[in-house]
Amino acid sequence: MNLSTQPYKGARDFYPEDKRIQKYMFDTLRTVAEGYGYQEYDAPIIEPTELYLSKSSDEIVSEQTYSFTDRGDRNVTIRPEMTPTVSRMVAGRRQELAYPLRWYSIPNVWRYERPQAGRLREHWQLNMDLFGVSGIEGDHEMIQIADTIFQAYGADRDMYEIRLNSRQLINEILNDYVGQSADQVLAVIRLIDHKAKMVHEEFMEALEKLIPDGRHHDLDKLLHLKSFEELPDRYVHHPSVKQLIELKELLGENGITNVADDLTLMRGFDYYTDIVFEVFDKHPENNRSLAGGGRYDGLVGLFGVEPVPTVGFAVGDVTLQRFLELHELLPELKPETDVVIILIGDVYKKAQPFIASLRKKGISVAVDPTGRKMDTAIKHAAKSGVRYALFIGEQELGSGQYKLRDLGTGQESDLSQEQVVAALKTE
RNA sequence: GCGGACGUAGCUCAGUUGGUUAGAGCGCCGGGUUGUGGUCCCGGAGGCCGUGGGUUCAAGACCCAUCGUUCGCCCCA
Repeated sequence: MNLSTQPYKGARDFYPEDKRIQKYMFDTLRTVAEGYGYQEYDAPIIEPTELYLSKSSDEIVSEQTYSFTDRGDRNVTIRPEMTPTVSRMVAGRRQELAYPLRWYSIPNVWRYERPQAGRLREHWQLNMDLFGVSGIEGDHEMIQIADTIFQAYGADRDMYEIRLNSRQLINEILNDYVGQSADQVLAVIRLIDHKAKMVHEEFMEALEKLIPDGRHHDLDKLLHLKSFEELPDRYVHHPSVKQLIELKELLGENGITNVADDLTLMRGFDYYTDIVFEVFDKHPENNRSLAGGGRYDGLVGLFGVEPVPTVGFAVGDVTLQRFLELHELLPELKPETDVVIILIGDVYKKAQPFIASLRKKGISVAVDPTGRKMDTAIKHAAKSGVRYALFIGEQELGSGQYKLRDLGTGQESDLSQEQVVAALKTE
């Protein structure tokens, strides 16, 4: 049996051409995050298991984590998400941090699930969190940032949609319809969460079982409303509805009008306390959420410190890359290397000063020291994706005139050392 | 964890109702003479047909198991 060369199930190897894409995506994320005044942090990939208990989502913790006992008999878990970690960190310095606190990170997280299109076991996600802003301005900033990210990649707003809802609003509605039983409410939430994936009749049947007196038709009608403004009087004055309406006005000021009110938007994590949102890809082949988040005012307080109002969201790299590919937004990315030196004859030693001088000027230079046939050397240089090849032989070292070849076009020019530097620097 | 599809050369795949030495294209290596690739021509290497068992005179083809890939469900980025 040969050793397998495949990466672990649901995880990816990043060969240089893949890593280039990741770097491009992350660079853009960092630029946007820092443009809004966010500072980067990081943390260990392993946390004590109890950090996740009764915080994120029961199913994730019980069935979708990589959990094990370490050699010191501690129960630990590879992080399935970053929010509990960042809350832990903020709580740890609750008194000494300056608020509003703006932090971001691009961690990898692991979930033990069956891989599928746009969904793997290991993925990276940008996590943006704003601590210490309780007003709608916080929610507004989050969504504005999410929108800026997609704009930064060159996306049009008709490629994606921002969906809004409020946990408090939906809880209020469900309490009216379902009653106070938390289990019942949870069951209905789950059902609503899956509404889009069900046949309508099937949904109504299931809903009828959970809601007495035929009121399931009324509830279904409510859920179908196109905008929060159309809600019945008893809900339209709910504080969260007022906030949602204000939020949409603020987003309108930013030109963000691809916003959809969606009472069926639930989101899986239990810690959300009010407004939640999701960025959804409208491309039919990537019918998934690209980013998601919301307000979670209770998490930091769980660590025994004074609570901090918090909003946050995450963008996943797998689904983001799929978005960029499907909408043809990924630029052609080349290796960082500027030039490959092809040595002609036994000049490795003599060429050293010139090669060193190129590097000193900030040019990225790879030398082919194999002494193989020139055409083979050229072929490999071209295959590596580097744009230029520079030939150095006795002739060149003698005359001080070098041939620089553009491996894309095949064009070659005779240049002095200074001209070589100038040509490579402009790239 | 549940369901569907698929595992033949590095890659994409073809292999007739089971029948002898398993094929193509691309890629790779070498050559078409001495310091120039991507075109063309010639040659070559490379497969225990995912793995294990079973049926059969005979299995890459059929059956079972297992592992892997993939799509969907659950959950979520």
